[in-house]
Amino acid sequence: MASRPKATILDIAREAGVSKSTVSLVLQGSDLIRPETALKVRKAIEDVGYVYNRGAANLRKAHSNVIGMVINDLTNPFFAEMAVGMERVFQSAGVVPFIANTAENPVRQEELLKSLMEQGVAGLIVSPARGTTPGAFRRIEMAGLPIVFTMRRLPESRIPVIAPDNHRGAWLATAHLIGKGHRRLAFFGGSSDLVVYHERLGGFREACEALGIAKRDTLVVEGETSRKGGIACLETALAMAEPPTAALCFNDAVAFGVMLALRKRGLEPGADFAVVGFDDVIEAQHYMPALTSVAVDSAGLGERAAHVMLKMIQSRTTRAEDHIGAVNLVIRDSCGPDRRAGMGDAA
Amino acid sequence: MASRPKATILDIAREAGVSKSTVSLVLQGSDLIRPETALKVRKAIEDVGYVYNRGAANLRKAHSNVIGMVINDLTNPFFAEMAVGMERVFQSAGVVPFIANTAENPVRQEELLKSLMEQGVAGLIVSPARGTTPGAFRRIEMAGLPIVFTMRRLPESRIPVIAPDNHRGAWLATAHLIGKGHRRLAFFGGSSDLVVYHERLGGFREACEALGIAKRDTLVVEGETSRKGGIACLETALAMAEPPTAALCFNDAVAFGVMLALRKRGLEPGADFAVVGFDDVIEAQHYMPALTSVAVDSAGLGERAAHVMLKMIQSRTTRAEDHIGAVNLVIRDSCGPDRRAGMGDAA
DNA sequence: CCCTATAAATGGAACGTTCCAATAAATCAA
DNA sequence: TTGATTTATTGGAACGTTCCATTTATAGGG
Repeated sequence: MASRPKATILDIAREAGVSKSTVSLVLQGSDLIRPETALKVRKAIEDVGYVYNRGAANLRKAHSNVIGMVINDLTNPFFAEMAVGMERVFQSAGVVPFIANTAENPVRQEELLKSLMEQGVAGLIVSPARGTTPGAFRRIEMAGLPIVFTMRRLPESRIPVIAPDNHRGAWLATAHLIGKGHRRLAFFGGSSDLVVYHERLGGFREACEALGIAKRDTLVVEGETSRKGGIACLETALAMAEPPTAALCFNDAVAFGVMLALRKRGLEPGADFAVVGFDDVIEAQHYMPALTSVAVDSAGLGERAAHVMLKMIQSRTTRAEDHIGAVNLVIRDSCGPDRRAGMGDAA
Repeated sequence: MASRPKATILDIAREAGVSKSTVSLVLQGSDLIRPETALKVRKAIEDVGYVYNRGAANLRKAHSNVIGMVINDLTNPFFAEMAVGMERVFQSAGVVPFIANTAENPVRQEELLKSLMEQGVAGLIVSPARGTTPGAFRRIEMAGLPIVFTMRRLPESRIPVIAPDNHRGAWLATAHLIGKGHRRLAFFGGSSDLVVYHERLGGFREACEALGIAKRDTLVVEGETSRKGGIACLETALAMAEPPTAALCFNDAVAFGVMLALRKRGLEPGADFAVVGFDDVIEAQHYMPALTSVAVDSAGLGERAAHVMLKMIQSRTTRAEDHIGAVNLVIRDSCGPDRRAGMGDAA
């Protein structure tokens, strides 16, 4: 049970009465080896409890079969789903994805990226932590390692990005609210250090402008991208002189918080105040009332990112095109018409 | 931008005008090197864009600084939280945890374990996939690699386990329901191929027996451990001649499903039918009504598992004690008294 | 029986580190 | 001055693979 010296291909060779080269070939499934010999070797491998040493192999072979995925928040089911989508693709390509979680901490992110590189990964898929500095990926680019960003984009960077069409999603959601007769709209949650925030807010603003909502009838409240943040946003909004009657939320978590806060005040989400979420996580459909949300197909984006990465590795390039995923407004029960205005059109 | 040959310590040595040994010592932060020399070397390292090759190093150094965590379902926030707890501990110990997701697939699990071992991890923390065969970890044990299980236990295995006190949790929850006056109780969800299932069901049964509930007044419905499973369980139960008035659910997801299904039938969870969950995921407190659930402190268990692992690595042993984590019944709004029986005691 | 072609197996150098033993330089006690 | 001690640096073997260039065995053609 003690840690006996590990078996190597030399031990196998001795056991099987062949040379180490032969063992190596068997391990690689070469057809240069006579089947009976291969069998003998495989038996020896089993007998000595051999564990392949990929580190030693990579010393000669240049590139490994593992890619690293660095995720900013694993407890957000949205990212977890994306990770699962990627795994599906990588698995069938014989690539092993190792996941690491930065918990939105750029320092931690730096450490993990370093570690992954030292480990000799073949590529990196990263959903950058909030507050990542633009230079954080210079070393990786210098090393010529394939890398793609998912979900989030960095201000000035040539690294390919796989992300949903945030602008359009926000536009659609906002138009939906306006179509329901709402005239005073809010955008809740998120903070301006995220590019995603500007994309979604931009869609919101453009839709308002295009559909005749004056800027002074819109309200933007920054806040944490969590239930707690949503609660805070709603409190702020309802404290205003002329509060909004509907809100587009930065993401579903914020929307859940808003609905919770409404209930706590005796208001019914949907009927008394319309709310739209973003991301369409699984829970959205199970809430009471079910949440209208912008579906971004996180698993699909994960798959896409994985495919792009495989292509990059295969073609030994470090460049790839951005991919902006289609979004889809899923209408449920959280957006009634504006009650105060004389009945808007009921869709 | 093309993949130039990677820089090695020899390149650094040449650049800095020292020997490779000196560079190696600098990399390890040895105090045998004159500070000025170290500075010179560090500059060279920066200049050539050097990336440390841990695979090569491990060839001599025996043990690495990475440990693998193999999780059965990353999209379950419960496991994600546990993973995050572990990460906290490992980070401060300078150990890098790589996470891999089996998605409850034993074959996938086997592949991942193999890969992790080949990568030369220092230890393994595993939450086994459903249907894992007892022999799946023989190779790992043979290799003398430290391994601990979390949350789930395998039928006959000497591998240390870090898990919540499922039996007691179920007992407490059941006693709570009985205390509320319920006399016909159900256990919903889960399947008997999981040891956890037997532990929780066992607690349920013992509490019933100890507190005077006849076996024929209890109902056990197996089912998926998901919302969907919960919905199905409730349908089955309400179709019976004398349906139960309360249920302990295998986990929170099942409980959510049960509440959903109750609503769909026009019944109010808590008032018309009492339901208790298990795990106490974050959403439990945000549901309507807030779910009474057995809190298992997943992050804490994760931390504990990480500590045990560190200890094992440090003391070069492959043995450790099991750790059964305390549980805590969190009473919220999903369990009113039995209405049909003449008012039980109101807690 | 020799020559060539094919199949099967092998030895050895190389990969990028670590670490031991050895060297070189500087300091000190006598 | 000499030898001993300390400080700073270095060469070289070793780690477990891969893969090229060889060798050995087997078969086929004349």
